[in-house]
Amino acid sequence: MKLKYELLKTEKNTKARLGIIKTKYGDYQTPMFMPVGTLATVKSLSPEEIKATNAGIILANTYHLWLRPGDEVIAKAGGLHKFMNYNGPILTDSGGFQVFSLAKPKDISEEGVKFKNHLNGDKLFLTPEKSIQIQNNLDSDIAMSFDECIGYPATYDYVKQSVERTLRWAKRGKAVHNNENQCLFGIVQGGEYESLRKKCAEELTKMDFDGYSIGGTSVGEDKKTMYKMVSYSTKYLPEDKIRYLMGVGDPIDIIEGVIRGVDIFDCVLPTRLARHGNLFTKYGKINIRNSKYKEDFQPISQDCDCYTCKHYSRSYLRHLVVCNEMLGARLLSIHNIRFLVKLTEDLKEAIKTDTILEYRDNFIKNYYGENNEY
RNA sequence: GGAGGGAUAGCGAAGUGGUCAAACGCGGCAGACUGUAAAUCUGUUCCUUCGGGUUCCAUGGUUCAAAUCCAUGUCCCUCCA
Repeated sequence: MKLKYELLKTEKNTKARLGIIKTKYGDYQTPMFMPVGTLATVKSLSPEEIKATNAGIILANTYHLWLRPGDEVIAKAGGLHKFMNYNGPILTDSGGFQVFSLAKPKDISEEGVKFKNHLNGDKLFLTPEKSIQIQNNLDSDIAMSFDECIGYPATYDYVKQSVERTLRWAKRGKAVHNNENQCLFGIVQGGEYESLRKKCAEELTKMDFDGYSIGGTSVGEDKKTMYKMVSYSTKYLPEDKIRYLMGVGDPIDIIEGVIRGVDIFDCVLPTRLARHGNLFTKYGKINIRNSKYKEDFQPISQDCDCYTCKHYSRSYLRHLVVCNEMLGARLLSIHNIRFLVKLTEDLKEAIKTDTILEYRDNFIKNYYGENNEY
């Protein structure tokens, strides 16, 4: 069964939306944050631990799973859910982001993208059709169109031809997509240019996807530009479909995204930062390795309800991280994911009470301090 | 008792006349990270009022110049008896 989205409410003062995603695993409210599990694992966490953060959908990656263990293996295992023992919705990215992070301009052609296998140097060729076929084998709940994610800055002319190609790729992918149980999302590109974002969003909408992603953000641009990119995209997307801002997970970016009409987000940030010793708190990010936490026996956050905060002190967590103990990465990941999930839960309440702008201002005051330059 | 080897920054370890305040690793202290080539990467780590000052076991010497050569001493290690 395909998952379904329903818009419940739009906030009075902004474009923020409260919605619900109905799936065979249960119903999930939006706005929502989705943890990233590129290689069919949210690094260091078991499915039970992921669920304990109250996260719903998780991500996996087409490119990475294609290489290892191979989508055929996962198909034989009975699909990604069974393979990784995740009894919840899974979204697969198309490999489009790897076009940005791994491929060079000369590797990108109309037909598809040449990759050098980053593990052994083998030559690989990924096409829109191939990406959809892999995602079909993975049997994720939401598949992404294969797009070209470009960096910033990029010239209007380059972005224009790139958007046109992304649209052709979206069409090709959709043409071969035939998994009744899997949603397929189109991806809005267009860089910082409103006319291109508009064109991309409108053309994708005509193709009638199950949902729409906003891509090409957090690729080097400043926050103001990113927010413009988001606004230029949501403005031209249909109200009755999910909007997904890809790869964005800085707390303030999530809030600003929601205000601009985004429903779901994913990001490696909480888990990567955790592995690097950084933690989200209401009062800003902290680096738990800092010596000032050596004898700090309070939890990361007094008011956090995560497993880590309920049971462990900063001092102990610092000890684990400094000693490079695996449990450290795990406990910190739990906290960071819970922080972002909780943030979206708070945003839902703010939408219900039409107070999201106050919520944002208050959040910024705490997160960056009274005299912040934000 | 005899023969040999060694002592370098918090630790390990290069360097054996000038380009040496001294490679590199670890440890320490900070920073970065946004659809994960990331348990990664970057900076910093004698003192300093940023002009400079004081270092390579100690003391004395050779030299324009010494971590580097010589003498003596101290301590450590290996082998032989």
